[in-house]
Amino acid sequence: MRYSSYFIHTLFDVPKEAEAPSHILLLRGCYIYPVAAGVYSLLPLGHRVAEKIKTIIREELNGIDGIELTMPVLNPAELWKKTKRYYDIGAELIRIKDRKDREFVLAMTNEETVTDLAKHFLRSYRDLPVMLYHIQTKIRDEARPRGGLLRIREFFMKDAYSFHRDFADLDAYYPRIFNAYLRIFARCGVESIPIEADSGIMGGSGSHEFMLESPNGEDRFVVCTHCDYRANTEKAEGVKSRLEKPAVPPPPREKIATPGVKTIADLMRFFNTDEARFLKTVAYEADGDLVLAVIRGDYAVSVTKLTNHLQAIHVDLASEERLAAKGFHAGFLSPVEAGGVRVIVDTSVAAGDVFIAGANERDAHFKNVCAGRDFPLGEQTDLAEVREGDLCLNCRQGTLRLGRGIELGHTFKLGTKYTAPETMDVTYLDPAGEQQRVIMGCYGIGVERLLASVVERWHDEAGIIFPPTIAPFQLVLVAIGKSPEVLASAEKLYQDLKRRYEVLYDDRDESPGVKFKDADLLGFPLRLVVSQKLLKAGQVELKVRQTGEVVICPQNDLEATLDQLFQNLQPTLEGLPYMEE
RNA sequence: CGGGGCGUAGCGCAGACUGGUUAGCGCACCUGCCUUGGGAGCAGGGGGUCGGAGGUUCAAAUCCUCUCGCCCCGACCA
Repeated sequence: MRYSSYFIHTLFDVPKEAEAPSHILLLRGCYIYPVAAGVYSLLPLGHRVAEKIKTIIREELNGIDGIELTMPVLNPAELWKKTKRYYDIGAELIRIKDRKDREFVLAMTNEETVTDLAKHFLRSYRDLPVMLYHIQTKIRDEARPRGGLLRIREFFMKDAYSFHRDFADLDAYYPRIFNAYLRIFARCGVESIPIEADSGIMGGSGSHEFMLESPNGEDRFVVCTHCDYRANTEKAEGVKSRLEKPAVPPPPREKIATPGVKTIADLMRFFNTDEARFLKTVAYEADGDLVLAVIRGDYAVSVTKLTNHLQAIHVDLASEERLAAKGFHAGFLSPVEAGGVRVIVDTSVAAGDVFIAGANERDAHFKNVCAGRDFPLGEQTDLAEVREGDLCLNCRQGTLRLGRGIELGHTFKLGTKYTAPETMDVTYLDPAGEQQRVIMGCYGIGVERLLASVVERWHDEAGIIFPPTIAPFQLVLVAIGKSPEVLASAEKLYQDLKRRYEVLYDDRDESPGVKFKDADLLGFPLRLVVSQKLLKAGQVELKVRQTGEVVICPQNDLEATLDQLFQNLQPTLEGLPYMEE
């Protein structure tokens, strides 16, 4: 490809809307162009990278017996009503009507359409297992798109679905997709950290997110400093410290006037003691019902954990009006005399622990509230957000380190969420002629997010540093000067090289500085330079973008040198945290 | 959804507080000359409904009201 006739218009200045490095560099490099909030065109360069990522995904999935198909974005609402997702998902799901007033949705994923296929075609145990996947546009009306390609509203997602005779078969298949994911990300040049993920209300035995650790990530996870425990903070659990037990039973609880003292910080000042001495009570509305979550003051309630425990769909902080209607007062809530409201207590609170807690009346708290005595510990579970430095529950030796990351992919043992009788009811006949339920798994990767993640991981002040596996061109050829010899030589090199490599020939009438800056910005793995001076010596120059290494080599050795340099840049697939197959 | 910020040429910005020639600068773009190892130089040139609507005024990029768009932060701890 010749630069002069291709579609590249790099920007010198940083567009002011961009903050994340990948956002800035992809805009400056003419990889993407914004169309609306969270909606982008992939320009020719970006398109090439995305296609390469898709190719890697296809190769790996085909390698584990995945079968590609294409399912539509436009889905009849009927299908989504069957699985209840039509009702359970909020505004993120775009609902539209056709000219005949029939309801449709724009698919965010394709469980409905693929399970419908399974129901229709998979009748016999002989048809199972099977894994179907596609790389298709997904539409999600995100509340807040951000970071360029990091969170967008329309994107390509590879979504894969596997169907199995039973859980054992799903369990047997799962490591294969897990390992394929590790290879996909590694081949794209990024280190992915597989972590245990929250599997939501359907429970199930397994879900993993593959994270790229990055300051621009939106997800938080913990890794143990000692063992291989790694988990999303939505799921992670640390060992909780215990309060010292009082030597003698505490005196009866005592009401203290605490006008305007509402937050734990206020209370700490008022009572001059540390936060673990307080009981924090938070009121939620779970699918319409009021519940109180009770936790020690030095921990925070995880809404995800609470939601899962309640098996609820929507859990939100209770409104002031809702509280007032029940006679509660925000800031003075308490499980003591909670008037029959459902109370869930975190495991940070143990029987006999003594706290300062709300009095369930305005401007008052209780001292000497004793867990188990002044309020029951009946419904108790882990509700706490994990904290940096908590002892690892898995090995009890290491501590948990908090990390921030970008979710590159998600694998999920779905079980029967979509095949159960109350949803799409998918069964097959086993060898004995008995009806058996089909068991599912689903697995997703966002293509654009992966692209942006690679740039987040691989860039410097000068620009992007693409791994050769997904670079839009492997090699950029730069001719310096306009002498006929140089141009003729560059032209010949271009003709030769493009037979073996993807070469961008920068044939523009620009100064060397401009060409070098653009080459660096755009991130081609190797830069090949021809100049008068080099030609006289029968040499060419190669520069490795990633290392800055410069190799002057005789023209005769060019191909061998190129092969060697590319070899060095190949990502390794050794030593990844593979799951035993 | 809540909070903050920003909308003036493709990109980055000035002009606005204190209304008043023909709305300006850098980069990019076009033409010519010149130059070629890290965003060169000279000369000439094209490009703007000042986000939109309404209002105040003799006069609005500038003041007022409404609205649309984009970006960032937050989305819970009583």
